[in-house]
Amino acid sequence: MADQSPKAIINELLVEVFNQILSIEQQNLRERGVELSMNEVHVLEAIEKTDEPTMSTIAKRLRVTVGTLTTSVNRLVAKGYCERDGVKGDRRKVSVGLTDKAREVLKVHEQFHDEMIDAVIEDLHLEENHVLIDSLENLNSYFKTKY
Amino acid sequence: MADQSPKAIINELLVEVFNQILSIEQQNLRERGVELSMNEVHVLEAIEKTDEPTMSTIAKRLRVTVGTLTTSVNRLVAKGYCERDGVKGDRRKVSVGLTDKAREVLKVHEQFHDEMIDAVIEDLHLEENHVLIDSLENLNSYFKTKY
DNA sequence: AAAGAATATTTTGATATTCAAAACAAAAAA
DNA sequence: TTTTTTGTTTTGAATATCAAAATATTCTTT
Repeated sequence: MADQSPKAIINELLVEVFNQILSIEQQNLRERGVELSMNEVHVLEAIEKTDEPTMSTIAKRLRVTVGTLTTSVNRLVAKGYCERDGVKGDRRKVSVGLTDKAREVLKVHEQFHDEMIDAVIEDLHLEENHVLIDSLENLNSYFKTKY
Repeated sequence: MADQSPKAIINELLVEVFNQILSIEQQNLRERGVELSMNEVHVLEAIEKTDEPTMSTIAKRLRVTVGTLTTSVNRLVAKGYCERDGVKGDRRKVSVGLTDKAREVLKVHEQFHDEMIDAVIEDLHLEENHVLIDSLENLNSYFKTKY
């Protein structure tokens, strides 16, 4: 490959990493005995991280329609990873919670992320971390403002 | 949220960016009049970037089974984005090529990537790019060696 | 050369993922 | 008390995915 600008290098690396990461995360879960798809794990993560986890708020976080989320949650409930509960004060709303089984899966997945981040910041000097953080924040706020 | 380590911040930003980017790319394509899914675009990209684009080599790059790729290519052929061709010298193999229509879509998508990378680089001094590049390379080689 | 093994692809059958639009239920507004 | 809005589920349809079976072709072995 010919002489490349930093921009072209960054683009290529981003694309490559992106295209790999989902299937690698999936593979990692399999190896650790988790029988869920990455998609299902992402739903669990979203439930965990959403403040008042109703169908609407979770779907918004995941950027899917509520109907899509319904089918995911149906399956996760059937498999014993989620529970539905009415929200008192508004009987239209449905609150979704995690079971202990789900929390264990998330712990396993988090460990993978830990190792991944260690790999990312490997060889970087501590004072350079802020540069990486700034880069990621730029990327993040670019999306936030633009979409 | 409480006091966070650089590691925790990097993790959170990475996750957030990752979870956003696919749906944002999808949205961007829609806005620009492309009626393909991101998945279909990724297949086109893989075809473009694979040296000898037969079903096997493309599937390997995409990390899907060849059967899966068959259905994707069937649809892309039906929609006029791909063409199948025999490989001379080995009649088992099938070469997949892009049509002009596909190349236009890829150009549109590439433009989005360009803007995205510009946004990342924005505010960073040029000499600091190596930090982002090094980080991405670390991540990349972590996956390469580990999987 | 004929038989058997290996390789490349497609087909089949099943499950998961997704959306838009319709149906329902409850709350809020008029 | 109607009407409208909000929150969720259901329905119907397209995509995405895999494993295993079926085909076709090439390579290997005898």
